[in-house]
Amino acid sequence: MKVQTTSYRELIARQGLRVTPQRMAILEAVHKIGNHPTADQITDFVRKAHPNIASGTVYHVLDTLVQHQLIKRVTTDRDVMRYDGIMESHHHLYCLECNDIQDYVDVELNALLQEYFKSKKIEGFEIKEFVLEIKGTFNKCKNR
Amino acid sequence: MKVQTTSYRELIARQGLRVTPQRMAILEAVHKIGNHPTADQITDFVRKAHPNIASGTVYHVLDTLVQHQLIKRVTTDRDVMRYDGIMESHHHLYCLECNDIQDYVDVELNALLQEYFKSKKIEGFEIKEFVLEIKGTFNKCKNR
DNA sequence: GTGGTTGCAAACCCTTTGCACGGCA
DNA sequence: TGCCGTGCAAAGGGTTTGCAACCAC
Repeated sequence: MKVQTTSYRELIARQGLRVTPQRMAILEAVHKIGNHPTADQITDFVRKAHPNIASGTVYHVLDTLVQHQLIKRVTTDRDVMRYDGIMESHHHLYCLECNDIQDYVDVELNALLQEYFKSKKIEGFEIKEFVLEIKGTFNKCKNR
Repeated sequence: MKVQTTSYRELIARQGLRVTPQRMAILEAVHKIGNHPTADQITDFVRKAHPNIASGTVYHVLDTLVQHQLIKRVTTDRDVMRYDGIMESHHHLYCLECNDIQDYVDVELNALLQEYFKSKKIEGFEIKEFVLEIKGTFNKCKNR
C-alpha cells in the first residue's frame, strides 16, 4: 500500500519530464495528504522539507502533473482547486454538510456503467471516463 | 417548453422569498442562457434589462437561489462558478477539448443507479442525489 | 552548455463584504 | 412602516504571470 519515494522519480521520468526535487515533493504530498488537498495544503506540506518553494511553483507543478496524468483535479462547486493522486477509476462522495469529498471505489459500479454505455451510445460524443458524484451526508454530520 | 415570466415570480414566492425584479431577471437569465452560464454571463444578460444591477447583487442572488433550490451550482475543475437552471435529476458531459459542459438527461440511467444503490448501501453515508460526470470529447472537437 | 524550472513578487480577476439607500410585503 | 434586498466600492484571496537565476539532462 505504501508508495516508495523512488516511485515518484520513476513516474515523473516516465512522462518525459525533468525530475526535480519540487516535482517529486509535490507528487508525494498529493499522495501522502490524501483526501483531495488544496494547493494551499500541498504548499504547507512541501515546505516542511523545502521551505523556499514558491506558491507559484506549486501551482505550476500541479498543472504539469495534471497535464501528464500523474494527478487529477477534483471537480467541486466551490472556488478552490483540489487534487487527487488516485489515478484508477473511482467515484466521489460529496457531503452536503461538511463539504468533505471522500473517495468511493466500486469496481462493480464501474463495470455496470461500462456495460450500460456499451449499448447506449451518446450521439456525437466519445466517452473517455466516468466519475459519479454521490451527494448526501455522512452520518457523523447529520446533527449540526 | 417555453417558461413564462410569471412562473419565475411564482417559483420565487413559493420559496417564501421576496419577489424582486433582480431575482426574477437572474432566474430567467440562468434558464434562458442555458449551457451553464458563469456569473459574468448572467450579469451581462441581466444588464440588458437592468443596466444598474451590481455584480455583488448577482452573486448574492445566485447564492440565495441555490440555497432555495431554484438553481444548482455545476461542479467544475476550473475556478469559475457555473450555474444550472434544470432542477430535475440529470447528468453532465464534460468535453476535454473545448471545456464545454452539456446536460445529459437519461431516465433509464437514473433508474439503474437508484436500483444499484438500493441494494448496495454505502457505510455511514446517506445518499441524496447522483450526478454522473461523463468525460470525453465531442466529435466536432476531435481535430484541434 | 542550454533550455526547461524555480523563486519572488506583483498583477489579475472572480467573489465576498460593509454600509447606506431603496423598495417589497 | 419595518426590514430585507440592492447598489456601490473596496477588500479579499486564490491563481496566474513575468523575469532573472538556477539546474537537470
